Amino acid sequence: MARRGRRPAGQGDTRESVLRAARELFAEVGFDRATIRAIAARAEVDPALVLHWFGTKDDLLAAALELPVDPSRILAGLDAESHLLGVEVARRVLLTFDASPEVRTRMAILLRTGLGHEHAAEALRDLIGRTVLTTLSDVARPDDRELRATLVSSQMVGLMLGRYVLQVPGLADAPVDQVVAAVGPVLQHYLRGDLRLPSAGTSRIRTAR
Amino acid sequence: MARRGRRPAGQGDTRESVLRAARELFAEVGFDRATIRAIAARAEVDPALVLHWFGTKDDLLAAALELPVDPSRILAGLDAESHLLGVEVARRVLLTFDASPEVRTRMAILLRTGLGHEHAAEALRDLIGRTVLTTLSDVARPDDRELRATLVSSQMVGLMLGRYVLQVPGLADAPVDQVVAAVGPVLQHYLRGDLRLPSAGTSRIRTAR
DNA sequence: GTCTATAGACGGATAGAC
DNA sequence: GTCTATCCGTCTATAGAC
Repeated sequence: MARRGRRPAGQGDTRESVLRAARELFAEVGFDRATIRAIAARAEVDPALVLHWFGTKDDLLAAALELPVDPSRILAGLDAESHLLGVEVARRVLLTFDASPEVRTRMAILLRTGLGHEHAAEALRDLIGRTVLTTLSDVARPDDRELRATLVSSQMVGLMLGRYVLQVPGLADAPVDQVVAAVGPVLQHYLRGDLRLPSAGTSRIRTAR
Repeated sequence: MARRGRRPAGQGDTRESVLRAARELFAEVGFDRATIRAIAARAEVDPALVLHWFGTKDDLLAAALELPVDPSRILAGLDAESHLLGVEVARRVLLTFDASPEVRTRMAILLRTGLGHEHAAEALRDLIGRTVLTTLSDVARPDDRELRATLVSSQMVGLMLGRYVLQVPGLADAPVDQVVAAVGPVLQHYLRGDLRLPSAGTSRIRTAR
């Protein structure tokens, strides 16, 4: 039988389409405004089925929050001694996000719901804190390791927010290479540089020998 | 002391307490979850009075969104040529936030509601984009001025988010001097540095001559 | 000015037919 | 597995008594 708008019985991929629709709406409007009815409508299924499969709306959010990529995979095999370490980190992260709408959506969910829903705030705090700390502790300088990792996170999250979620002009439309070139030395500073304030002398980033 | 530009309706005392309660709740739980009933309860007034004075909930948000400080005032009189320009910007902003719970609350409102409510998203985009661009255009290098300003914004917003809203361990509890010392050179780089990627050579921040 | 009462809409969740 | 019907709670907002 030809399928029309509705899904034939016995199809197994209905659950996936609900999950996809939920992720889109959570990313677009946040948790509260993404109603189960709206999610069902976008997935073209009956509203009752959403809860039938996922239990509660909170459970649905938990399922939608799973990261599509493992941060430690993105940042694997870095050379801690390279003076281009920061550039490499910036390059990998930005290329990952620029290349994948799926990754951007998941990040948007994290930011949008993590600031309005305590259930997801923990996941966001984890990403900024523990997760990145873990993945970067191999390459960060041993002193002030926690501060270094959270500074890197703060810069990258701020960048995601402006470039991908809010889409601020000037940041969202800049070529990825330009952003990498600007942010890379900053991450290098946070990861390996001297974080103490110079009492006198210059305090600028050297980008060329 | 309690001077205000004008006085809409209602007794000044009670209206102010409603506005204060609204700001606290918007900052804590975002727009949707900050119900008028809850705001009224915190202000210890009748729920009906909230709408009686502010019209609609959206109007209440608009009133709560007003910035407590003028960004251009914080950043007035900077020396564009100083090699400590970035440090000075970081210092002023961080001291302003660290010193005033009121400022932190207002920023939290902006972040929490700006990501879930399109009405406030514009204000947030403005802050990251136009406002900061305006206040920093006097001291930023003329080339790539828009990118430079938005990079500064992205770093500072990411910092606010981690330090004041999410309160990520390691970033929220670091002494303000340490954060200023770490972030200052980064802002210097964004404002005045060479944003091009070095093909070869070092790319680190010099913090001492 | 202040509060009671309630309208009117919408949300999550459930029971049960098919 | 899928869908209809609906309960029940909560929300914003309004009307009107005191």
